Amino acid sequence: MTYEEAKAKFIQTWGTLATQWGINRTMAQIHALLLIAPEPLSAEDVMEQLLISRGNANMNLRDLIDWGLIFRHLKPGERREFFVAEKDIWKVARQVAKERRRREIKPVLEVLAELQLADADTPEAEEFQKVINGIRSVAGFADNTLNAVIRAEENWLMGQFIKVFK
Amino acid sequence: MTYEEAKAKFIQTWGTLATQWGINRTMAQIHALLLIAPEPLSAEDVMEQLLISRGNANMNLRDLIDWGLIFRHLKPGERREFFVAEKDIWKVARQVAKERRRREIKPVLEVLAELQLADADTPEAEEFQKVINGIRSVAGFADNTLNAVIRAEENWLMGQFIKVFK
DNA sequence: ACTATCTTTCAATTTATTTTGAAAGTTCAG
DNA sequence: CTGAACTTTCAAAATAAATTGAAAGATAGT
Repeated sequence: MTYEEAKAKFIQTWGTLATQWGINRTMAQIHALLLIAPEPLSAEDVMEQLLISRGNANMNLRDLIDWGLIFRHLKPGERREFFVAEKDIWKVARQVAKERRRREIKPVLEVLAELQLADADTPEAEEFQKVINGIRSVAGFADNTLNAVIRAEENWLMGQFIKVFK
Repeated sequence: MTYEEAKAKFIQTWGTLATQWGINRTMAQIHALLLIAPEPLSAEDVMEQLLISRGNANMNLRDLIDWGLIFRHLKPGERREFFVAEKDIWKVARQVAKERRRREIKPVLEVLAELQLADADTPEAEEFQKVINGIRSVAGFADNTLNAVIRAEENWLMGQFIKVFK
Protein backbone atom coordinates (compact mmCIF):
# COMPACT_ATOMS: atom_id res chain seq x y z
CA MET A 1 0.00 0.00 0.00
CA THR A 2 1.41 3.38 -0.94
CA TYR A 3 1.41 6.35 1.38
CA GLU A 4 -1.27 8.09 -0.67
CA GLU A 5 -3.57 5.10 -0.53
CA ALA A 6 -3.04 4.64 3.17
CA LYS A 7 -3.69 8.30 3.82
CA ALA A 8 -6.93 8.27 1.83
CA LYS A 9 -8.11 5.15 3.58
CA PHE A 10 -7.27 6.52 6.99
CA ILE A 11 -9.16 9.76 6.44
CA GLN A 12 -12.13 7.91 5.02
CA THR A 13 -12.20 5.35 7.84
CA TRP A 14 -11.89 7.97 10.54
CA GLY A 15 -14.78 9.86 9.01
CA THR A 16 -17.03 6.83 8.80
CA LEU A 17 -16.24 5.78 12.32
CA ALA A 18 -16.99 9.21 13.67
CA THR A 19 -20.55 9.18 12.40
CA GLN A 20 -21.22 6.13 14.56
CA TRP A 21 -20.19 8.19 17.50
CA GLY A 22 -22.39 11.16 16.78
CA ILE A 23 -19.56 13.26 15.36
CA ASN A 24 -19.89 14.62 11.88
CA ARG A 25 -17.89 13.13 9.08
CA THR A 26 -16.15 16.31 7.96
CA MET A 27 -14.95 17.19 11.42
CA ALA A 28 -13.39 13.77 11.81
CA GLN A 29 -11.80 13.93 8.38
CA ILE A 30 -10.25 17.30 9.06
CA HIS A 31 -8.94 15.94 12.31
CA ALA A 32 -7.48 12.90 10.56
CA LEU A 33 -5.88 15.09 7.92
CA LEU A 34 -4.25 17.34 10.49
CA LEU A 35 -3.17 14.41 12.63
CA ILE A 36 -1.01 12.98 9.90
CA ALA A 37 0.17 16.30 8.48
CA PRO A 38 3.81 16.88 9.34
CA GLU A 39 3.35 20.63 8.86
CA PRO A 40 0.59 23.04 9.90
CA LEU A 41 -2.12 23.41 7.25
CA SER A 42 -4.13 26.45 6.26
CA ALA A 43 -7.90 26.49 5.85
CA GLU A 44 -7.24 26.59 2.12
CA ASP A 45 -5.16 23.40 2.30
CA VAL A 46 -7.92 21.63 4.15
CA MET A 47 -10.53 22.77 1.65
CA GLU A 48 -8.46 21.54 -1.26
CA GLN A 49 -7.49 18.20 0.16
CA LEU A 50 -10.97 17.26 1.35
CA LEU A 51 -12.87 19.06 -1.40
CA ILE A 52 -15.12 20.95 0.97
CA SER A 53 -16.36 24.54 1.02
CA ARG A 54 -14.80 27.39 2.90
CA GLY A 55 -17.72 27.69 5.29
CA ASN A 56 -17.69 24.03 6.11
CA ALA A 57 -13.95 24.01 6.69
CA ASN A 58 -14.16 27.04 8.91
CA MET A 59 -17.02 25.77 11.01
CA ASN A 60 -15.47 22.39 11.63
CA LEU A 61 -12.04 23.80 12.34
CA ARG A 62 -13.67 25.97 14.95
CA ASP A 63 -15.46 22.99 16.48
CA LEU A 64 -12.21 21.05 16.62
CA ILE A 65 -10.61 23.96 18.44
CA ASP A 66 -13.53 23.96 20.89
CA TRP A 67 -12.89 20.30 21.54
CA GLY A 68 -9.24 21.11 22.20
CA LEU A 69 -8.15 18.70 19.48
CA ILE A 70 -6.41 21.21 17.22
CA PHE A 71 -4.74 24.57 17.68
CA ARG A 72 -4.29 27.75 15.69
CA HIS A 73 -0.74 28.22 14.61
CA LEU A 74 0.69 31.49 13.37
CA LYS A 75 3.61 31.58 10.99
CA PRO A 76 5.80 34.67 11.18
CA GLY A 77 5.25 36.91 8.20
CA GLU A 78 2.08 35.08 7.15
CA ARG A 79 -1.24 36.72 7.33
CA ARG A 80 -3.45 33.67 7.39
CA GLU A 81 -3.91 31.11 10.13
CA PHE A 82 -2.59 27.59 10.12
CA PHE A 83 -3.79 24.65 12.14
CA VAL A 84 -2.03 21.81 13.90
CA ALA A 85 -3.51 18.81 15.62
CA GLU A 86 -2.49 17.60 19.03
CA LYS A 87 -0.22 14.75 18.01
CA ASP A 88 0.04 12.89 21.29
CA ILE A 89 -2.81 10.43 20.90
CA TRP A 90 -3.05 9.82 24.62
CA LYS A 91 -3.60 13.51 25.08
CA VAL A 92 -6.25 13.38 22.41
CA ALA A 93 -8.01 10.55 24.20
CA ARG A 94 -7.81 12.46 27.47
CA GLN A 95 -9.22 15.55 25.87
CA VAL A 96 -12.12 13.64 24.36
CA ALA A 97 -12.80 11.93 27.68
CA LYS A 98 -12.79 15.30 29.40
CA GLU A 99 -15.20 16.87 26.95
CA ARG A 100 -17.60 13.96 26.89
CA ARG A 101 -17.62 13.90 30.65
CA ARG A 102 -18.41 17.56 30.79
CA ARG A 103 -20.95 17.56 27.99
CA GLU A 104 -22.68 14.26 28.60
CA ILE A 105 -22.13 12.59 31.94
CA LYS A 106 -22.52 15.63 34.14
CA PRO A 107 -25.87 16.67 32.66
CA VAL A 108 -27.15 13.12 33.02
CA LEU A 109 -26.16 12.94 36.65
CA GLU A 110 -27.97 16.21 37.23
CA VAL A 111 -31.17 15.03 35.61
CA LEU A 112 -31.03 11.75 37.49
CA ALA A 113 -30.69 13.59 40.77
CA GLU A 114 -33.81 15.56 39.89
CA LEU A 115 -35.73 12.42 39.14
CA GLN A 116 -35.72 11.14 42.69
CA LEU A 117 -39.37 10.69 43.54
CA ALA A 118 -40.70 11.85 46.86
CA ASP A 119 -42.40 8.53 47.45
CA ALA A 120 -42.29 5.33 45.49
CA ASP A 121 -45.62 3.98 46.56
CA THR A 122 -46.90 2.24 43.45
CA PRO A 123 -45.27 -0.67 41.62
CA GLU A 124 -44.50 1.68 38.73
CA ALA A 125 -42.88 4.27 40.93
CA GLU A 126 -40.91 1.61 42.74
CA GLU A 127 -39.58 0.12 39.53
CA PHE A 128 -38.76 3.57 38.30
CA GLN A 129 -36.78 4.38 41.39
CA LYS A 130 -34.79 1.18 41.09
CA VAL A 131 -33.86 1.91 37.50
CA ILE A 132 -32.85 5.47 38.29
CA ASN A 133 -30.64 4.31 41.10
CA GLY A 134 -29.08 1.68 38.88
CA ILE A 135 -28.31 4.20 36.19
CA ARG A 136 -26.85 6.58 38.72
CA SER A 137 -24.36 3.98 39.79
CA VAL A 138 -23.39 3.12 36.24
CA ALA A 139 -23.09 6.78 35.30
CA GLY A 140 -20.98 7.28 38.39
CA PHE A 141 -18.75 4.47 37.26
CA ALA A 142 -18.41 5.95 33.81
CA ASP A 143 -17.60 9.27 35.40
CA ASN A 144 -14.88 7.69 37.50
CA THR A 145 -13.46 5.84 34.55
CA LEU A 146 -13.23 8.95 32.42
CA ASN A 147 -11.66 10.71 35.33
CA ALA A 148 -9.09 7.98 35.57
CA VAL A 149 -8.22 8.41 31.92
CA ILE A 150 -8.09 12.17 32.27
CA ARG A 151 -5.83 12.09 35.28
CA ALA A 152 -3.58 9.39 33.96
CA GLU A 153 -0.82 11.75 33.05
CA GLU A 154 1.92 9.42 34.02
CA ASN A 155 2.52 6.48 31.79
CA TRP A 156 2.89 4.04 34.62
CA LEU A 157 -0.70 4.48 35.66
CA MET A 158 -1.90 3.60 32.19
CA GLY A 159 0.53 0.70 32.20
CA GLN A 160 -0.75 -0.55 35.52
CA PHE A 161 -4.26 -0.27 34.34
CA ILE A 162 -3.71 -2.19 31.16
CA LYS A 163 -1.76 -4.86 33.00
CA VAL A 164 -4.48 -5.45 35.55
CA PHE A 165 -7.20 -6.03 33.02
CA LYS A 166 -5.35 -7.64 30.18
CA MET B 1 -42.37 15.73 41.01
CA THR B 2 -45.06 13.19 40.30
CA TYR B 3 -44.37 9.77 38.87
CA GLU B 4 -45.87 10.71 35.53
CA GLU B 5 -43.71 13.79 35.21
CA ALA B 6 -40.60 11.93 36.20
CA LYS B 7 -41.37 9.16 33.73
CA ALA B 8 -41.89 11.60 30.88
CA LYS B 9 -38.70 13.44 31.68
CA PHE B 10 -36.72 10.25 31.95
CA ILE B 11 -37.87 8.97 28.56
CA GLN B 12 -37.25 12.31 26.97
CA THR B 13 -33.78 12.70 28.49
CA TRP B 14 -32.72 9.19 27.54
CA GLY B 15 -33.81 9.84 23.99
CA THR B 16 -31.91 13.10 23.71
CA LEU B 17 -28.79 11.60 25.19
CA ALA B 18 -28.87 8.70 22.79
CA THR B 19 -28.67 10.90 19.74
CA GLN B 20 -25.35 12.26 20.99
CA TRP B 21 -24.12 8.71 20.96
CA GLY B 22 -25.21 7.87 17.46
CA ILE B 23 -28.27 5.92 18.60
CA ASN B 24 -31.66 6.97 17.35
CA ARG B 25 -34.05 8.72 19.63
CA THR B 26 -36.93 6.28 19.30
CA MET B 27 -34.83 3.26 20.09
CA ALA B 28 -33.60 4.89 23.26
CA GLN B 29 -37.09 5.97 24.26
CA ILE B 30 -38.48 2.50 23.81
CA HIS B 31 -35.64 1.19 25.89
CA ALA B 32 -36.33 3.73 28.60
CA LEU B 33 -40.02 2.90 28.57
CA LEU B 34 -39.37 -0.81 28.94
CA LEU B 35 -36.72 -0.28 31.57
CA ILE B 36 -39.16 1.33 33.94
CA ALA B 37 -42.16 -0.82 33.04
CA PRO B 38 -42.95 -3.23 35.87
CA GLU B 39 -44.76 -5.53 33.42
CA PRO B 40 -43.94 -6.68 29.89
CA LEU B 41 -45.40 -4.39 27.22
CA SER B 42 -46.82 -5.24 23.82
CA ALA B 43 -45.86 -3.45 20.61
CA GLU B 44 -49.27 -1.79 20.83
CA ASP B 45 -48.48 -0.43 24.30
CA VAL B 46 -45.23 1.03 23.07
CA MET B 47 -46.92 2.65 20.07
CA GLU B 48 -49.54 4.23 22.25
CA GLN B 49 -47.27 5.49 24.96
CA LEU B 50 -44.67 6.98 22.64
CA LEU B 51 -47.10 7.96 19.87
CA ILE B 52 -45.14 6.25 17.14
CA SER B 53 -46.17 4.12 14.18
CA ARG B 54 -46.35 0.35 14.11
CA GLY B 55 -43.48 0.07 11.65
CA ASN B 56 -41.24 2.29 13.72
CA ALA B 57 -42.02 0.42 16.91
CA ASN B 58 -41.38 -2.91 15.28
CA MET B 59 -38.09 -1.92 13.72
CA ASN B 60 -36.68 -0.42 16.88
CA LEU B 61 -37.87 -3.26 19.07
CA ARG B 62 -36.03 -5.58 16.74
CA ASP B 63 -32.87 -3.50 16.94
CA LEU B 64 -33.05 -3.52 20.72
CA ILE B 65 -33.31 -7.28 20.64
CA ASP B 66 -30.24 -7.38 18.37
CA TRP B 67 -28.38 -5.32 20.93
CA GLY B 68 -29.41 -7.79 23.61
CA LEU B 69 -31.07 -5.03 25.62
CA ILE B 70 -34.62 -6.36 25.56
CA PHE B 71 -36.24 -9.77 25.17
CA ARG B 72 -39.39 -11.19 23.69
CA HIS B 73 -41.74 -12.45 26.34
CA LEU B 74 -44.67 -14.75 25.69
CA LYS B 75 -47.69 -14.72 27.93
CA PRO B 76 -49.60 -18.01 28.15
CA GLY B 77 -52.87 -17.78 26.29
CA GLU B 78 -51.87 -14.55 24.53
CA ARG B 79 -51.29 -14.46 20.85
CA ARG B 80 -49.17 -11.33 20.62
CA GLU B 81 -45.63 -10.78 21.79
CA PHE B 82 -44.59 -8.79 24.80
CA PHE B 83 -41.25 -7.23 25.52
CA VAL B 84 -39.17 -6.86 28.67
CA ALA B 85 -35.95 -4.96 29.16
CA GLU B 86 -32.93 -6.34 30.91
CA LYS B 87 -33.35 -4.66 34.27
CA ASP B 88 -29.90 -5.17 35.73
CA ILE B 89 -28.23 -1.95 34.62
CA TRP B 90 -24.77 -3.40 35.02
CA LYS B 91 -25.72 -6.14 32.63
CA VAL B 92 -27.02 -3.50 30.26
CA ALA B 93 -23.73 -1.64 30.44
CA ARG B 94 -21.84 -4.88 29.82
CA GLN B 95 -24.01 -5.69 26.87
CA VAL B 96 -23.48 -2.28 25.34
CA ALA B 97 -19.73 -2.52 25.93
CA LYS B 98 -19.71 -5.91 24.25
CA GLU B 99 -21.59 -4.76 21.20
CA ARG B 100 -19.61 -1.59 20.73
CA ARG B 101 -16.41 -3.54 21.05
CA ARG B 102 -17.57 -5.97 18.41
CA ARG B 103 -19.04 -3.40 16.06
CA GLU B 104 -16.57 -0.57 16.43
CA ILE B 105 -13.25 -1.36 18.04
CA LYS B 106 -12.52 -4.59 16.25
CA PRO B 107 -13.06 -3.16 12.76
CA VAL B 108 -10.83 -0.21 13.65
CA LEU B 109 -8.04 -2.44 14.82
CA GLU B 110 -8.30 -4.37 11.58
CA VAL B 111 -8.08 -1.28 9.41
CA LEU B 112 -5.16 0.05 11.42
CA ALA B 113 -3.30 -3.20 10.96
CA GLU B 114 -3.78 -2.85 7.22
CA LEU B 115 -2.45 0.66 7.25
CA GLN B 116 1.06 -0.31 8.23
CA LEU B 117 3.22 1.07 5.46
CA ALA B 118 5.96 -1.02 3.99
CA ASP B 119 8.44 1.81 4.35
CA ALA B 120 8.09 5.16 6.01
CA ASP B 121 10.71 6.96 3.99
CA THR B 122 9.27 10.46 3.64
CA PRO B 123 8.41 12.90 6.44
CA GLU B 124 4.74 12.41 5.60
CA ALA B 125 4.93 8.65 5.74
CA GLU B 126 6.89 8.80 8.95
CA GLU B 127 4.37 11.07 10.64
CA PHE B 128 1.60 8.87 9.38
CA GLN B 129 3.16 5.78 10.84
CA LYS B 130 3.58 7.45 14.21
CA VAL B 131 -0.06 8.46 14.31
CA ILE B 132 -1.25 5.01 13.32
CA ASN B 133 0.85 3.41 16.02
CA GLY B 134 -0.48 5.86 18.58
CA ILE B 135 -4.04 5.14 17.65
CA ARG B 136 -3.41 1.44 17.81
CA SER B 137 -2.27 1.72 21.38
CA VAL B 138 -5.24 3.84 22.37
CA ALA B 139 -7.65 1.52 20.61
CA GLY B 140 -5.99 -1.39 22.34
CA PHE B 141 -6.51 0.37 25.64
CA ALA B 142 -10.16 0.95 24.87
CA ASP B 143 -10.48 -2.67 23.91
CA ASN B 144 -8.98 -3.76 27.21
CA THR B 145 -11.18 -1.42 29.17
CA LEU B 146 -14.34 -2.66 27.54
CA ASN B 147 -13.18 -6.16 28.14
CA ALA B 148 -12.70 -5.34 31.78
CA VAL B 149 -16.25 -4.08 31.99
CA ILE B 150 -17.57 -7.07 30.14
CA ARG B 151 -15.79 -9.55 32.34
CA ALA B 152 -16.51 -7.78 35.57
CA GLU B 153 -19.21 -10.17 36.62
CA GLU B 154 -18.37 -10.07 40.26
CA ASN B 155 -19.22 -6.96 42.14
CA TRP B 156 -15.98 -6.83 43.99
CA LEU B 157 -14.03 -6.16 40.84
CA MET B 158 -16.20 -3.20 40.03
CA GLY B 159 -15.88 -2.07 43.63
CA GLN B 160 -12.11 -2.33 43.53
CA PHE B 161 -12.00 -0.45 40.34
CA ILE B 162 -14.12 2.39 41.54
CA LYS B 163 -12.17 2.60 44.77
CA VAL B 164 -8.83 2.86 43.02
CA PHE B 165 -9.81 5.76 40.86
CA LYS B 166 -12.19 7.67 43.07
C1' DA C 1 -58.53 -24.22 3.90
C1' DC C 2 -60.21 -20.00 5.76
C1' DT C 3 -60.12 -16.23 8.78
C1' DA C 4 -58.74 -13.35 12.49
C1' DT C 5 -54.81 -11.65 14.76
C1' DC C 6 -50.49 -10.19 14.99
C1' DT C 7 -45.71 -9.12 12.80
C1' DT C 8 -42.68 -7.56 9.22
C1' DT C 9 -41.40 -5.03 5.16
C1' DC C 10 -40.58 -1.15 2.33
C1' DA C 11 -41.47 2.82 -0.80
C1' DA C 12 -42.93 7.34 0.04
C1' DT C 13 -42.77 11.11 3.14
C1' DT C 14 -41.18 13.84 6.77
C1' DT C 15 -37.71 15.58 9.67
C1' DA C 16 -32.99 16.59 10.94
C1' DT C 17 -28.32 17.44 9.78
C1' DT C 18 -24.72 18.92 6.92
C1' DT C 19 -22.84 21.66 3.30
C1' DT C 20 -22.49 25.42 0.30
C1' DG C 21 -21.27 29.99 -1.27
C1' DA C 22 -22.01 34.63 -1.34
C1' DA C 23 -22.03 38.45 1.69
C1' DA C 24 -20.49 40.63 5.79
C1' DG C 25 -16.92 41.12 9.07
C1' DT C 26 -12.12 41.62 10.60
C1' DT C 27 -7.37 42.92 10.52
C1' DC C 28 -3.36 44.94 9.06
C1' DA C 29 -0.11 47.46 5.99
C1' DG C 30 0.60 51.51 3.65
C1' DC D 1 -8.70 55.91 5.78
C1' DT D 2 -8.53 52.37 2.13
C1' DG D 3 -7.88 48.18 0.02
C1' DA D 4 -6.12 43.52 0.04
C1' DA D 5 -6.07 39.24 2.46
C1' DC D 6 -8.16 36.45 5.19
C1' DT D 7 -12.11 34.72 8.45
C1' DT D 8 -16.78 34.22 9.91
C1' DT D 9 -21.71 34.04 9.35
C1' DC D 10 -25.99 32.38 7.78
C1' DA D 11 -29.96 31.46 4.74
C1' DA D 12 -30.74 28.37 1.14
C1' DA D 13 -29.79 23.84 -0.93
C1' DA D 14 -28.35 19.24 -0.68
C1' DT D 15 -27.91 15.08 1.74
C1' DA D 16 -28.83 11.74 5.13
C1' DA D 17 -31.70 9.54 8.60
C1' DA D 18 -35.94 8.43 10.75
C1' DT D 19 -40.86 7.65 10.39
C1' DT D 20 -45.14 6.41 8.48
C1' DG D 21 -48.80 3.42 6.98
C1' DA D 22 -50.56 0.37 3.90
C1' DA D 23 -49.71 -4.03 2.04
C1' DA D 24 -47.68 -8.49 2.41
C1' DG D 25 -46.32 -12.22 5.44
C1' DA D 26 -46.88 -15.29 9.35
C1' DT D 27 -49.33 -18.18 12.59
C1' DA D 28 -52.82 -20.41 15.20
C1' DG D 29 -57.52 -21.76 16.00
C1' DT D 30 -61.64 -23.66 13.92
